Amino acid sequence: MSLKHAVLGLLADSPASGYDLMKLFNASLSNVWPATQSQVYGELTKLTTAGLAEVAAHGPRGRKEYAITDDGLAELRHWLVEVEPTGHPRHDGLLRIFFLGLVTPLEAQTYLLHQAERAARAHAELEHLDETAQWDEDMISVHGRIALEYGLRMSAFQEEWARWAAEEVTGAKARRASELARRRHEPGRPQDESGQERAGRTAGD
Amino acid sequence: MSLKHAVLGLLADSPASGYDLMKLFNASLSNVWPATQSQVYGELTKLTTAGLAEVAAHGPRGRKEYAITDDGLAELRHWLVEVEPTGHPRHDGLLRIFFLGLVTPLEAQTYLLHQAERAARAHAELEHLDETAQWDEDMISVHGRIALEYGLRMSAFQEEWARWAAEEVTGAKARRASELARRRHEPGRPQDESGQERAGRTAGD
DNA sequence: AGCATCATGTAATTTGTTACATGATTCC
DNA sequence: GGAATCATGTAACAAATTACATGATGCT
Repeated sequence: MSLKHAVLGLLADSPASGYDLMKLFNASLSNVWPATQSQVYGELTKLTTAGLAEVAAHGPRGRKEYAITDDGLAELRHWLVEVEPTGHPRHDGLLRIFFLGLVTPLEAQTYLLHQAERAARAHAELEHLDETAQWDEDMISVHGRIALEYGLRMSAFQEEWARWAAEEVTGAKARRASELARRRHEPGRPQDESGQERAGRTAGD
Repeated sequence: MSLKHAVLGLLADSPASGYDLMKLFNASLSNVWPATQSQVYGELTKLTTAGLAEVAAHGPRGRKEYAITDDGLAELRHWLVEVEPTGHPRHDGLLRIFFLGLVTPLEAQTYLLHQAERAARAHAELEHLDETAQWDEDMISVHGRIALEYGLRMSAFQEEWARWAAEEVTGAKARRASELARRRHEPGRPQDESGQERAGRTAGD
């Protein structure tokens, strides 16, 4: 449903051809709303039929430059602040977590640490993007920077969580707790030994 | 592609009918991988044809109880740790951010604070779930708890970010900075010292 | 007898992915 | 003249959503 709004949003910034839009999608929206060429061209036709966009000019090689109409702008503004964003989209990374009991704790840990590194790499890339991009004053730059901050915080949070989860699945946390208890000559909590994962939370913090 | 693995994962935990699976989807996976009834029944047929699941027993009212096969388990384990999770899925909430310049700063701020409250509510609900759910020792409980921790951290982060963004779009941060500068009888720098909102959208409005 | 629940399916539509197909213009 | 780039489309397929359709069984 929102490819429509992505296209309208880009057209609101400035008129563009399908070809231009593809470049914009790849340059600024690829992390947030990827789109393929065939989708974009199809959507432009639909928007035109619906009266939300129009062909404002014809150029060389059959170029059609589209512009947003008043109706299109109204629809976009409506969607922007009045339509509730969809909640949590499908998340196959998190789906895997539910089933991690099917592999060995070591494999699970390896997987999670790998994901932590992935998040760290993503974070570094975003930082690089933040430093190198020209943040000028047009709408998409100003607000794109806010979206980028989301990405930065998100990847940092994901890395932290994945490292925490890696400890959880191996029971490392629980083991550290009982290790500590042993050194102090205090009895470790008996449940912890068998059901480490369960106790992890209680013991650690 | 991962509905398949969601179904296999649930079957790996215990044999179930399509009807049972729907309950499991709604109870434990709804936040992570929602599925509709027609999807589940269709998928079960496909999995059976592919030899990844089988009808292990027939019950009353035409009930077919499915079980995962060895091939299914192998496929699931493979997917679990060897297939890279898809990166960032489409995110219409974030897409909106790019276009927030099309509404007034006040509307943008209202929207963002509304989203912050939504995240806070989601967080509270997850906390409630955490407290009330029985976290027993079966795989899905143990690892479901880890997934829930993701949700808790995620919603906290989203709330913080939305509040931060709400300040950004109104230029409140920049205003506070120049206010501060004025009180100190120092000339207010037109740009904020963090450099985050770069000109344009700063104190002006 | 009647109602809630258990139980399975199909059909129509929308959205997204991948691949194919073609042609015009500019620049060197 | 040839290559890069500009430019637009279609077709086949996969996945997800919504709505419809039907019937069996257990319980009170």
